[in-house]
Amino acid sequence: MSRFSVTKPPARCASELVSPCNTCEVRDFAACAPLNPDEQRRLASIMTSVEIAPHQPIFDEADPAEHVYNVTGGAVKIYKLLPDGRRQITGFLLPGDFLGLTHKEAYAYSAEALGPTRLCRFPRRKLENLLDEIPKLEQRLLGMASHELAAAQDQMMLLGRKSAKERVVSFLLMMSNGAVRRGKLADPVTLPMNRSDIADYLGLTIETVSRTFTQLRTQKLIELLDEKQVRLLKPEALREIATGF
Amino acid sequence: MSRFSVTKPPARCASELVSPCNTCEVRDFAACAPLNPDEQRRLASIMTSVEIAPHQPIFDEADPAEHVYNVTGGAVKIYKLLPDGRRQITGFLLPGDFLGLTHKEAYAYSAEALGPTRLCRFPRRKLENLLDEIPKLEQRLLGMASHELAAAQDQMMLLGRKSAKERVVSFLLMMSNGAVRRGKLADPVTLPMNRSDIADYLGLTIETVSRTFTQLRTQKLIELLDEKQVRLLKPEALREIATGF
DNA sequence: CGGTCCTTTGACACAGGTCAAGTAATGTGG
DNA sequence: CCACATTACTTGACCTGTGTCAAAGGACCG
Repeated sequence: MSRFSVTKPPARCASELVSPCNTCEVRDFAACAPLNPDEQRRLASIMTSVEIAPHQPIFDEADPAEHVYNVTGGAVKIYKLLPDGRRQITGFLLPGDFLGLTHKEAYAYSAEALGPTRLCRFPRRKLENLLDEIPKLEQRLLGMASHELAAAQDQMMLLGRKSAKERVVSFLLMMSNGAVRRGKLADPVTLPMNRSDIADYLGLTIETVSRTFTQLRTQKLIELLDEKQVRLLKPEALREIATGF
Repeated sequence: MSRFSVTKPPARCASELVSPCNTCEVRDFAACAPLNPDEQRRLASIMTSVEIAPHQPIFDEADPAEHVYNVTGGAVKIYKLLPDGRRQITGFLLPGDFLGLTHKEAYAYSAEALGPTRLCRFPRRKLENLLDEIPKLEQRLLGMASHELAAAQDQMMLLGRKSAKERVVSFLLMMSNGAVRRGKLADPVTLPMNRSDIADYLGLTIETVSRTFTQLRTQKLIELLDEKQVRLLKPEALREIATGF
């Protein structure tokens, strides 16, 4: 049985590859070469829109990497597991982000929908063929990959050298910046994931994440509208904490 | 004054871009399309060979990103700093590896030679022009970037979820695997970096790294031939420790 | 309205950090 | 060739930030 419902032809499958959204930083690079109508058509002809229910897996680490996806709605978490169950979430993906890009035969990580999620799905082989024909696509993917690489290095700094408080604050600012890049408000940050996901993303435990939220609230640095909505009361102070001043 | 000595035309500047070495995993992908003689010539015409003395900086985070480099000899560390001096080394680069790839105006990290090092240097603008003309180059870079991204995710798992012992063992195996990929012996692992660099790579302190080496030696899992040469006595047991069994 | 899941809070433990001292290897000037 | 820095590494004693374990709300739901 299939994990998710498929609609084809795509209703409004606005893949990042077809038309980069100009509010996102990544796209500033990609903007160098938007696709012409014919290229758009060819790309659209191989893609499928996919709807995924909350908490459903999209693929698992070590599954054969047959598709590449582009998030077009909702949110996705990607993570790796150790044999004993320890988990590290390596990224939260929002509309515009890609997943499943690899040059191995298998995926390097597992992916799961956080809430109701919409994806554009590309058969990998067909996409690779198209890459040969439309070099601009490759440019765009390289731009995205190099952007992700920079983000990964920031995350290594966070995981290797920052305190719990610095991690949580960095995370909140990261989510806030992400919202802004997607044309939303910076201030009441919406967290589509639960504490356990935040903990596994920051290399902490749920208890430490919870205690740190409480501590930040007590210090009047943030306000918890509810569990998933955070108001950033002193952005400047928060920025200093996050960067380790 | 220049930080490093330059020789041009390149004596034997065997850039990975020109001819991928077939012993390296990354190249398995890149092997899809080797450059033809004309393409090789054009690429060679923009590259310069550079020699760097031990512990000399190659570039600093936030410097304008004017060049892209390919390590051809020696070893390089790349790292990020927090304002208070905390450091996270995000990678050790060996022959075949790239550094300086970015789509921002500035480098995202600092780079420094570990020992005597040789690099191929490409002016970024010229390389970007060449990318438009030779799509195969872009393919190769994308392959490398996606390989690095997978490695970055492994490192996040290590930094976020592994114990000190697991980190050190993972590191030793990583260095051993790297040696094998470059056609060297798996067993006496050579560590071109000092304890402080290892600590900053693993998100630990020098003391913890040192104690962990001692502990592994006491348990007869490794033997320290000298400070920089480690013999892996029980590869199987070490592999289990690294993967968290 | 009882059950389940998520979050918060408290008490305590411990892995790894900090501080300090000792040792070994290497270089340097006399 | 030897005093003597200097630097890198190791080891010990102690401390602390974060993890562990346990319990108590709350929110949601059948």
